[in-house]
Amino acid sequence: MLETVTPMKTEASDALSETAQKGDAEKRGRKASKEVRRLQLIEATIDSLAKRGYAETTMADVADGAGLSRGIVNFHFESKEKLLIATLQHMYDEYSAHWRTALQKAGDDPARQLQYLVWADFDRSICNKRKLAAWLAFWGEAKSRPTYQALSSSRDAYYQQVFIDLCATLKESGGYSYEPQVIALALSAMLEGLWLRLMMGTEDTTRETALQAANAFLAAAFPKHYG
Amino acid sequence: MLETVTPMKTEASDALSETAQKGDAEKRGRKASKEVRRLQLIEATIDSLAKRGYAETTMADVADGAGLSRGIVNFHFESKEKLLIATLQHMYDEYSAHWRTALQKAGDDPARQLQYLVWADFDRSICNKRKLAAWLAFWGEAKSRPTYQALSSSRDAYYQQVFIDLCATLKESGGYSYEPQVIALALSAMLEGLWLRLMMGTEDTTRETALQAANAFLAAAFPKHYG
DNA sequence: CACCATTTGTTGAACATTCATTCAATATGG
DNA sequence: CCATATTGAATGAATGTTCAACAAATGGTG
Repeated sequence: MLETVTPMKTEASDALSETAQKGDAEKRGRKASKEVRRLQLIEATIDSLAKRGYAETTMADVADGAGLSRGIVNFHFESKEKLLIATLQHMYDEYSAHWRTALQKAGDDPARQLQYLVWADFDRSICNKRKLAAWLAFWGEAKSRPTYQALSSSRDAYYQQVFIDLCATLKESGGYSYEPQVIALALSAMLEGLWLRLMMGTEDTTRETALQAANAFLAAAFPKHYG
Repeated sequence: MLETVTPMKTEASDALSETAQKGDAEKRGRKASKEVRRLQLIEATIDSLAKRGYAETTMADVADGAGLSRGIVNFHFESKEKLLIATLQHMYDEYSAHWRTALQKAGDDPARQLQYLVWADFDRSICNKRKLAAWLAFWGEAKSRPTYQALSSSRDAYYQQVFIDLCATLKESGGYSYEPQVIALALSAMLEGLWLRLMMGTEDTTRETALQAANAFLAAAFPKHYG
């Protein structure tokens, strides 16, 4: 049921596998390329955000999580704020690339494209406890931090426009009566709301039930296409 | 279009109007009843959460916002954590009372009850920038703080059950084909997702457009009742 | 009513802790 | 040997909490 839309792996998990991890204490102090270290620290930041939340995430915790020393983060990122921005940017890029790939794989049929976009949202590589928790941590701080705002809603204006265009196309071919913008807003809001439930760890919501709910919406809104 | 379902006012805003505010510097040092002070400090906490976010909310900022001295919060709440829990509890109680009142005012017709619940979610007294921002601030920390978890999803298990029951009733009378739990999850997730959009301050989403989207969902899912 | 004692509320400075940042010393790889 | 990466202790700023002193209300008593 939950087919993987794209086999994308996070580059960082690859990077981690060739560098120091908790077990390899003897590798501490080894030099690694700048990009590898940065990814390693970004992954450790996501870990910390997921485990402790935004407010409790400290530089020391990130460094410990990466198995490196205290001063290292400032060397690679200058400041805590820049580390967090880089982390957010990393997650944004990953999400962005993921749905674009999914859209491409769907081919030319608009109904299929919309279905693939919905599936992409619940793909394991994107939609897992660790990353959802990190997203939520950023969302909580986004409104009061101008720097975060542009990046913090993973679904940006362009993504929204794609949804609107797809809804408009389906409306024509199916003879539905609603405004494309309105139904697109309802749909994308529901996807975010389902994410929110998954993040909060409410018992009654799992990736499977969330996907069911999303499909129920599609069937209700576009009965000719998903009936 | 946006009719006020309930004329409820926050007790705290009443309380504030009879106690010291920024202008009345001469009233500083005056004693006030315990309950009034607590509400005053809780309101100042919501202000701070909305303005600065969770991580940047400090005891000093709360005290300044209330026009009182630094040590006062510990006197009334013992610790910062207890102040935040009391604030969350206050918001939870307010939300809870609000939707229950709305449900009561709807009368016996299930379609009307569901419509009133949806309206209640976008009522100004609940759904305004200040309070939404405070909710989001708590959500961001909820997963990593067990104490927050029970209170942080304003829509609790009972609320969800009411939705499911209403969907089940509508299904029978309208001859729809989906599972009530699934469509109820889709609906409540969409409401939360719309809140999220409003919180984030995305330009294309206002209280009016959010309500339109919610109504579009109702019309799509229950055409016999809201067509 | 006036007076004083007691309780209760409030203040702001002092304290202890946590944490981001800096940097001189050291290690590593080329 | 040089450039670069890494370490970890030192530093200073921010902040939650404590508390002794003070002020205001309360209530009892003559």
